Amino acid sequence: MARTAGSHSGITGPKVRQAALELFAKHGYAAVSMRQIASEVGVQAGALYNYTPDKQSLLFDLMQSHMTELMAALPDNTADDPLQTLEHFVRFHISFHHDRPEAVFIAYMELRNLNEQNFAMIEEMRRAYEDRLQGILIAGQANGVWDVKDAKIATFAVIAMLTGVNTWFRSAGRLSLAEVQDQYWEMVRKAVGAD
Amino acid sequence: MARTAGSHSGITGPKVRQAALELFAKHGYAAVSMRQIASEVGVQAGALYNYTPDKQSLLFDLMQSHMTELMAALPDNTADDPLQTLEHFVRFHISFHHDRPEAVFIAYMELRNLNEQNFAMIEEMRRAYEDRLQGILIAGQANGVWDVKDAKIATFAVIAMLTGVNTWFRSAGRLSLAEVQDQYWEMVRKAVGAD
DNA sequence: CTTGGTTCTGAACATGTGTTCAGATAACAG
DNA sequence: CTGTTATCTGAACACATGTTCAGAACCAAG
Repeated sequence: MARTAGSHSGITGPKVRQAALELFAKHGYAAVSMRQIASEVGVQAGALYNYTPDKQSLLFDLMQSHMTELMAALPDNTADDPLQTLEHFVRFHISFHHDRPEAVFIAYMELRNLNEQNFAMIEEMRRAYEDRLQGILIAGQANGVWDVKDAKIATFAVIAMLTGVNTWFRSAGRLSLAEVQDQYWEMVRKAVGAD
Repeated sequence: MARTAGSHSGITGPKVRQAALELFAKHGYAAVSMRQIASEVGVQAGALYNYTPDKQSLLFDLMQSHMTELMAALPDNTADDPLQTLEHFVRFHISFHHDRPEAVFIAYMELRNLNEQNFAMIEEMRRAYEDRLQGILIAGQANGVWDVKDAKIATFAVIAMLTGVNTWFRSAGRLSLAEVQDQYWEMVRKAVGAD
């Protein structure tokens, strides 16, 4: 029968994804060749095509996995207190993105390298994520917990602000991640006008 | 003597920069070839080398021009009222970036395609810009106009928030740029804790 | 018209690109 | 051991890459 236990695909497959993740994040999708990825894995370029139909799919898979994980990890907006729900969102966003800087970087920088179909799918997932925050902001507005003039704008503003943490925060720096979370939460809370 | 009036360089030169700006912004530096730029200009690839020593310099020149313009256009922090100075900064940042989306996009996305030297120079200019905002935040803190726990974090947060406008704002949309400026200013003012 | 400088073409160079595939290699099942 | 299948190599394909450069084309000055 078929060979199963000695198969390398369970090892090489993830290695390919990991190498692509790191190289795409560091140099950009267009600047990375299949041969560079293969070299990082320790294999010839042709072998990569056992794990991806083409380079474009490799990029798309990385992005899709990231967005799927993001949605799965995002807690439901079940807390009855909007203020607490918003706080959870802020802290979640910061820590989730902090844990996977390469995937975040790729998801934001390589959108233009997706073909039309793939772009639409990723964009849809991003919209769904933003909608979750927007829903929180609308709920708190309805309950009079805070005062946001335009939920859509506030959504963009908060997400941009939070995602920006990844561009400068380093664990070895002056502040701990918890301190950063505290300060961003304070700024968001004030920005939406919650006491 | 030399030919002067009939020279094309005064026309072709800017066209090269403009074509590079648009193409780099749309597809990314690594994904754009010198032949594509030349084709956009209406010239053969070899002719580009009358206007740039190489592709890398073309990218660097675009970024450097952008950052120089940014610093030159930024008003001095001369107003004695920190609140008003901050408001000017917020409105300035939004409108300046709105006017040149391609250059902004390139300045943020193509940093990793600069060589070490060029990267250091652009990074230095970016730091100088951020320092201006940080100076405002520190001044207002000293005067008791607002309450920011950490000026550096607040600087990053505000800049990320403001720059984010470019990712979603369209002139043809629901809101005017002035309305967007108003709302962002309100959010920033609240976020720093100014009444 | 001749002269001299500017600007551009068109071809060439060496190397790199994504992708395919026949055949080698390895590892397990019986 | 043999047979079967998964995995990988190494070469090849057709084409794209940044850059160089001899010579053509052009245009103004004298």
